[in-house]
Amino acid sequence: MLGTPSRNRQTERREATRREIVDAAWEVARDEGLAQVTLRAVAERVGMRAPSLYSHFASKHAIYDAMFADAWTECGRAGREAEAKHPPQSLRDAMHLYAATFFDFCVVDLARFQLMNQRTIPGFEPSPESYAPAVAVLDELRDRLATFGVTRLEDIDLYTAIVGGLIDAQLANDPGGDRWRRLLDHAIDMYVDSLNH
Amino acid sequence: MLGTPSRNRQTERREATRREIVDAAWEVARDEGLAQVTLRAVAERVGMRAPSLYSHFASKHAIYDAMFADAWTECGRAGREAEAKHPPQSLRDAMHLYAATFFDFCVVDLARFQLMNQRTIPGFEPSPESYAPAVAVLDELRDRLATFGVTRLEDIDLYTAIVGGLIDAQLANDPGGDRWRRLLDHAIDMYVDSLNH
DNA sequence: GCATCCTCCTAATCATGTTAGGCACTCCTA
DNA sequence: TAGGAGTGCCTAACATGATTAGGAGGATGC
Repeated sequence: MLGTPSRNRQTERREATRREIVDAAWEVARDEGLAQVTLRAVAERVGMRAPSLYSHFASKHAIYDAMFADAWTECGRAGREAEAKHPPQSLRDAMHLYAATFFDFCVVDLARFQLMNQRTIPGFEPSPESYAPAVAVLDELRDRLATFGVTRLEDIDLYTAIVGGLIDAQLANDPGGDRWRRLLDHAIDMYVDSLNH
Repeated sequence: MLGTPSRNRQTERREATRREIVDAAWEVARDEGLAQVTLRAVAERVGMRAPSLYSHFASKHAIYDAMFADAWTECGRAGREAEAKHPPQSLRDAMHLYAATFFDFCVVDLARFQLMNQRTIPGFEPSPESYAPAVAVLDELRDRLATFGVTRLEDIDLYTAIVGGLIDAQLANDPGGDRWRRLLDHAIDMYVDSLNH
């Protein structure tokens, strides 16, 4: 029967093991790159053999899926932390804050960024459930910008595309540097100016 | 000895076979996606067995390498064709022209775009020789924009980052559609305005 | 005509994701 | 408290992909 203490203990353990596996996958990704995230490598870190992971995940992509959800959940948290620390007082403030926070969040961990951009992993498509945190982040952003009067979908699309473009350029052309990071503030100012006609 | 007719005939045949292989790889990429570009699949299209490809390329990545060079060479050609057809009369013209040309060039073939963005293929790094056409395209762009007075490196960096961001967003969020394509002209106008202070 | 080289082949190896099947331990219940 | 169900891990094996080893056959050059 569901809801009994032992049942809870069991699902708790099960959940803990899943977390352990996903955390191990994150370690491998950060230490050796996303390409090195192999079932054997992950299993070894948790003291298992590769096939045993199938007791917890239906496939390797299911692990990616959990990582994808992790990344966007963390991203949302980073955004909320940033706005708690420096509550934006104007649209310009807000646009700088969210752009810079997202930029730094992405650039600090290439593997995580690659995961968040599902396109970079051939054949991987996040499940609707795992996609939810990503949608939530975007919804939150829309909500915040709406309080400053920006509600048009295209305005937000262009905003995110610009920030994404700078992140991409940074990682592709100057990883570890800050060449495009230095352009970010200028780009945002330009964009906010254009919104004010 | 080098330079004899027979030697030329030999290297010609050799070159032709290399081309055939790379073309076959392009076919597979376009028809079935980059992930399906396997040595067996490529070899089958040229009537060979997979190991035989090693007589012409040192590795699968070497084939990617040739494709990478192809893509950027074509990209440069597309740019020159576009400017021949509609010679830009102003900075604004030019920025619209190159952005739209590049955007359309990328969006029309996802596999090609993934190749041009080497980051999307785990472990693949283009060789300096294959990188040359990519550098040439950027040099050409710099040269053209310079004739309209834009010479600051950061200005061109931001320009390419914005265009790249829109392409990325288009392919990631609305493949086959034109949602971000419609934002492109507006983005470029905004950017040119910002250059004119 | 004979030696050489070049291209392609088959067979085999290695890495990876995945499936099959079995053993042991836990936990519930009679 | 003994047995039975279910769970979680294991080993063995398989499929597919890149790659290497080694050899056969034909074109090329003397």
